Amino acid sequence: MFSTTPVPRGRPRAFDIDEALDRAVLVFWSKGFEGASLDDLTEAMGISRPSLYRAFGSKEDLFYKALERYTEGLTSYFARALAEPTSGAVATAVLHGTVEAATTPGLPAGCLGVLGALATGDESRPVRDALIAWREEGIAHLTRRFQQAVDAGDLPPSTDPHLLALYLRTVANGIAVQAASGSSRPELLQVANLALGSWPKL
Amino acid sequence: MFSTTPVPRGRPRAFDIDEALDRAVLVFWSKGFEGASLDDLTEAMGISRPSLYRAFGSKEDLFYKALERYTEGLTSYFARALAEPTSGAVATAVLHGTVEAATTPGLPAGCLGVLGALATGDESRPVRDALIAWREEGIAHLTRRFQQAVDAGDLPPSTDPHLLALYLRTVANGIAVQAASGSSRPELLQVANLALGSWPKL
DNA sequence: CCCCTTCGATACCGATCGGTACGGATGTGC
DNA sequence: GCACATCCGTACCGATCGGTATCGAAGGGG
Repeated sequence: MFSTTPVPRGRPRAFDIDEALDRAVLVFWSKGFEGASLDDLTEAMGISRPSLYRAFGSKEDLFYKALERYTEGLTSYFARALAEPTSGAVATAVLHGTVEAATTPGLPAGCLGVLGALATGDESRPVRDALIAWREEGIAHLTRRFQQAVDAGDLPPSTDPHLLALYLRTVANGIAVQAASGSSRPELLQVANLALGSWPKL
Repeated sequence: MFSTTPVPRGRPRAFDIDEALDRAVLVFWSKGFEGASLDDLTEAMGISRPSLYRAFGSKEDLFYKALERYTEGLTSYFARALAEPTSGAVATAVLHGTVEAATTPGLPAGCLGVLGALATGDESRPVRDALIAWREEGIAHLTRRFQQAVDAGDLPPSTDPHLLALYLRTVANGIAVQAASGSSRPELLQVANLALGSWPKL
């Protein structure tokens, strides 16, 4: 295993690439992939257009990298939620985390994974599909976690783990949309708790 | 009260304006406001660009008229749901209607009111805000209906009608997103029924 | 010190965006 | 049948889209 970034050659980059990526996340988050123009992006990132292309490849590549960074950063609550001891605690942590992430002051309302590219023109279809896959992956993680809960006797044997996972993801999607529509954190917390009321009890 | 369309003068329109509007609904529904180009629209509507502008004003005006037609047509289940005798029947009719409308074969998956313009650039902000208002109006209707149910003793006196309305709208939003992601009608019906499981019982 | 590589900035590319000027066609009212 | 109003289609508008050629600047390796 050799180093992946062997030796820096030539003139060093004058901006922090991760910080620029963070700024890009905010732009895509609030305007969506199609709504975010290169002028929007370069202005927010504080770099010129060619710098963006050298560092990130294309607008589409930049979006994928932004989504990756968003996943590892602002939605890391999701990975932590999966580690909760019981299925009920997992569900609660997921929905509460969703509400908090979707209504954090100073950040765009909602969720990049939902708002980024829901309905698009033909050109942006790959981005749309990538977000579908992103959400699908969350469902897959939850499904495995709830199957494990069934196996461990933490959920009734008759439980359909996939249905529970899809249910959670659906409510989370709805919370993201409502947050983007201006619903407040306390309101959405109540909604989340109401949704958790139908969680199967042993 | 005089006629609002007094007498047709000049060369008559060569296309059916409502049929053209129906086609426009489909384009906006599947591609969103920003993703739908004028070429997409004119091709689907079977009319030329100036004909579109003379008949509908602008792309933005066309969207508003398409949304209106969508509301009166494909989401008319909503108005019928409000007329159900009990709050539980209202909730069931709303969510089942949402699932069916969002997964009708031959029509785009999801809901125009959610997919049309969720995150947009600055130019399309009025459209985004109009859809927020559209969803908000649904919440307001539901809130009034559930307040009425509380007054009639159909819901516990401690019930928060607005919370129930927001909850329903949130689940409906989520269903629309999941439908647009490819979830099937049977899957989403199960999700809807699960969501109805936490409905307050007398 | 010089070379080489990568950087940043300006200025530009063709394509597409939403929107419209114009002229010929087609209908009604007089 | 003539005038007028509205339609349709072509061809076009400036602006913006995503993306890039080019060139001087800035750093490390020999």
